[in-house]
Amino acid sequence: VKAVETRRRVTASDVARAAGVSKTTVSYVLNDAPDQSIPEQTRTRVLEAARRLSYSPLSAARALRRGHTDTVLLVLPDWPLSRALSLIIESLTEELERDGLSLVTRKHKPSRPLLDMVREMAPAAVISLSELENSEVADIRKGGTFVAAALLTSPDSLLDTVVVPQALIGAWQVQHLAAQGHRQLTYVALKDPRVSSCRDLRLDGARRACLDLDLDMPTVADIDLTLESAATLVRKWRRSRPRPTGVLAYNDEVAVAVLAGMRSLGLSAPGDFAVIGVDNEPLSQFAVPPLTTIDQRHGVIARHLADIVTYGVAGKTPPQAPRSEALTLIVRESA
Amino acid sequence: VKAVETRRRVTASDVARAAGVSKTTVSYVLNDAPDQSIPEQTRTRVLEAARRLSYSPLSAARALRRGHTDTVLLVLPDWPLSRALSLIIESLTEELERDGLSLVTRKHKPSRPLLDMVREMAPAAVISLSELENSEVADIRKGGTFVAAALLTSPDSLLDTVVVPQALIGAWQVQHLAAQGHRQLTYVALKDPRVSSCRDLRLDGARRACLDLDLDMPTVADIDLTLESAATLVRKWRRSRPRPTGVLAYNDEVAVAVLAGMRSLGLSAPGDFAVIGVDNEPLSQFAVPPLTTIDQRHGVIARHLADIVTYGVAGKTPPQAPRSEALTLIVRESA
DNA sequence: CTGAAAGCGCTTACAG
DNA sequence: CTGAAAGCGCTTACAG
Repeated sequence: VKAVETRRRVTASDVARAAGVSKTTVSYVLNDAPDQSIPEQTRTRVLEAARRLSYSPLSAARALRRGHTDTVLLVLPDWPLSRALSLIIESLTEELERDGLSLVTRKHKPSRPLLDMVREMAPAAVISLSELENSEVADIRKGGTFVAAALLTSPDSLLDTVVVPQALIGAWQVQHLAAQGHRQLTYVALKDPRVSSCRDLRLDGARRACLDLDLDMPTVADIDLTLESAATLVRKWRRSRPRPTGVLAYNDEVAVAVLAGMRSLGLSAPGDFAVIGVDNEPLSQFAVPPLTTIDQRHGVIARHLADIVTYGVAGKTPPQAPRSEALTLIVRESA
Repeated sequence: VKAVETRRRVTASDVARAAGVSKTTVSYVLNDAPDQSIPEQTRTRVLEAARRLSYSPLSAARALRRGHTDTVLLVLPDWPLSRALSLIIESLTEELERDGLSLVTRKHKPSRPLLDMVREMAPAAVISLSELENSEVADIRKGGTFVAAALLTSPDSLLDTVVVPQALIGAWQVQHLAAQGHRQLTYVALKDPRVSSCRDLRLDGARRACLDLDLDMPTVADIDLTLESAATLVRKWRRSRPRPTGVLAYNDEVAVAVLAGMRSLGLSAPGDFAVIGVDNEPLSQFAVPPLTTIDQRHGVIARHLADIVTYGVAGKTPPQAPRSEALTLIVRESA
């Protein structure tokens, strides 16, 4: 067995020695220190030496000195991530990397207080998709860490940065169905209690849109993701008076389950009931009939979330949320 | 505007003072230092003081001292993540957290050498889903960092830890179709060149299974994720001699596109062509007909990946990969 | 069993 | 314009 020989790290001192300057100067050059005028020649010498030695500053050391890391902690609710959220996280990771920040995700569990995690990790910022107690937010801020909330925030929260206007999703769904002439709508969500807060925001937006458009309030029902559950609900709609003609689905999964339930009863969209989903799952285009849905543009959302963080960390006010730009209506055949 | 007052951190010194011992003892107690016998009373005093002060050790300081962080760097190929991979990452994050490790993901881009990232971050381990040069692996190991590869590794790699046997997926697909009496098979993948290495591994497994079962080699075709592209291929199958009766789809998206293509030509599964997918996407159960597919059990896979890391970091040999346990055949109607 | 001290690799006031 | 020095908060060999 050959022992693995580990080489000593290249440090700023090595670069300094190679460039014939002090560590101080190396740091100034490498960090583009403002208020510091370095002659071009010195700067070049340092950069050249750093390149030659393949120097990478150790982030742990920098963090210890600065008091915080270059990490952004994303706190997630403790349930399986929707596809849409996975995509947002994926994009956000890339956007933050572009800003020199690393994303770390954690599910919010009662067993591990958020504040402890923050103290241990010393992140540059915290973004929470989970409800946070105002006192929790205050404690984190007291430690000097920037905190933002996203996607699902309650109105009385200390935080004012909602990124994806969930209510807008519900409103868009209603507007599209209304434009197709539907005046009796029904909302279908999942029985899963873990998505209820998100459901409530979307439903709220739908209700307000109905009010604006002078439609009756939508009826509401929750289903499981099974053919039987969906078929049972569809059967109920057929008997109800007034009979709904437009179906607002919580997401594409629900929408496709409803389409399957309709099919099992010999019904089809949009003739019997028009159905609109949310998420634009890849498979939705192949649903029978192809699903009309609302796409959450994860690139736009992630970029905005990254902006909130970078501005927030710098103590500046983040740019206004791009509201409708975050959504796209995808019209196919189901509505 | 009220200025935000930031409180000084609670450090090990504070705990030491409160407990009436030295920092050394605090560290010994909190880290359960082996070879160190601390009387129960001292231990209790320290633990109590730490709890009372809500002390959380700063990971940056610990990392600087130890020479590496508690971070695991997961290197991803630079293309959109499949749903299956997102789920694996989600589970892996939780499994590693249980072991006191933090997962950070990075897409492998030529612009940023992996070695630089490793030097800067000083992770406890690197897991790569991207092809790594042997020299790159050697350089990283020279720095004392444990490296493992997963999912897609080439046979001549320095790394020997393949976690999800992609070839097995292809083999299972063939075995299921063969058991249904299909003897002429065809493989359908995506035109997208970014998935070709994964495709090749699965296809390879399918071919070997055909050999074992004494079937003809499957024909191979790539499609785009559009109805037209799928329909064109289905039309071609109808004319070809020998005519395939079983379709091995690269994943559920391809499978559902094929089903849609068939439907557009008045054909249906499994009567005209039996179709089997991979991934068990949530919407696959509502495909027409419901899709038979292979589920990659992300929990099992993630746990094994986490084991590889924890054993590897400790310098021990990781347990054998749970091969077939990582897969489940989901039989529905399409095959 | 316990503690004083060194040192991990940075950044940044401060002095020149 | 540049550098010597302090110090961020830990862990751990070493001495008692």
